Amino acid sequence: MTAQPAPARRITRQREAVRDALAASDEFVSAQSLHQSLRAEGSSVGLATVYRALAALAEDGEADALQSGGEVLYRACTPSHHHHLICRRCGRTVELEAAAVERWAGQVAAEHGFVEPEHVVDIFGLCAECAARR
Amino acid sequence: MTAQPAPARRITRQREAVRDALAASDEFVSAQSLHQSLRAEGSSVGLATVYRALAALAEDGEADALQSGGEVLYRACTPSHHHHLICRRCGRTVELEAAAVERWAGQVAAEHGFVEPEHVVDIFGLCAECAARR
DNA sequence: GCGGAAATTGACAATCGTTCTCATCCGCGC
DNA sequence: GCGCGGATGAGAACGATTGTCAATTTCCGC
Ligand SMILES: [Zn+2]
Ligand SMILES: [Zn+2]
Ligand SMILES: [Zn+2]
Ligand SMILES: [Zn+2]
Repeated sequence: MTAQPAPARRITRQREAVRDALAASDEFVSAQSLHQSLRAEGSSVGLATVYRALAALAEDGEADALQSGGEVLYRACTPSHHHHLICRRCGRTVELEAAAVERWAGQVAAEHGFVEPEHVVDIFGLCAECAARR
Repeated sequence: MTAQPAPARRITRQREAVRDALAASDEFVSAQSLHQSLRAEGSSVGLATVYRALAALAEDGEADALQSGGEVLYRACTPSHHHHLICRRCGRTVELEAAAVERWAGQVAAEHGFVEPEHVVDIFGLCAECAARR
């Protein structure tokens, strides 16, 4: 097995700023918008750094990532595996656990001889509030 | 309601070429690669046109689209609603039907007061053949 | 078969999100 | 405090996708 030389992650003002900004938002946000939020409140962090920090957080399991509308969105999430129910209007997000779906995914993959299965399961809709405001 | 003037779709050599090229492939392909395939076999079609044709096919339900690795992939698919099991190495694809998952998605959305639910459900893995070739 | 309105095409420019480059900076173990 | 190697940031580079617009083609009615 290729024993990764362990990247060795450091603690820096920028990374902390990104982590905090992400934690402060309850919705999925893009690297771009998060970068602007940081700017807005004086915390100066380079755009490239925001991208790197978010990628690192996602890699470390501290954030979930999903692509929607051509861009990648991030959200600080529960460490355990789960899925999302997202309001396509306001971004409100509900974390979902569904053992049945996990089982189904693994089983279907196995039935067709596929190994190392991963899956993408997300539900988009309009939350009650946004639906009422129509 | 803004009564869409109904776009009125026309039949052209280019659109047919794209439709055929897509049908000829059993895997998910990108607009770019499909454009090159067409070029390779003499059928000259502009890149922008390939993008437009694929978008139209997807809109008309004649093709399924999914984003993976920063690009959008298309595949000629069964008209009825279904999901996919995809080999992340060779692209081999299996169409999946899962009434249980459909039910789960709708139910979960309703439980949280979400309306007009849509969902993304895809499973990626390594097909038996690609797994053996490791 | 013709004429003409409307849809379509294609070469190219323009966007857009994201990644790369590289000189400088700085966290951290000693 | 010293030094190594990861981290940062400004801007260039990139690759996918979309917009522009004049020229072309389809299709409908006559
Ligand atoms: Zn909402
Ligand atoms: Zn899952
Ligand atoms: Zn395969
Ligand atoms: Zn479904």
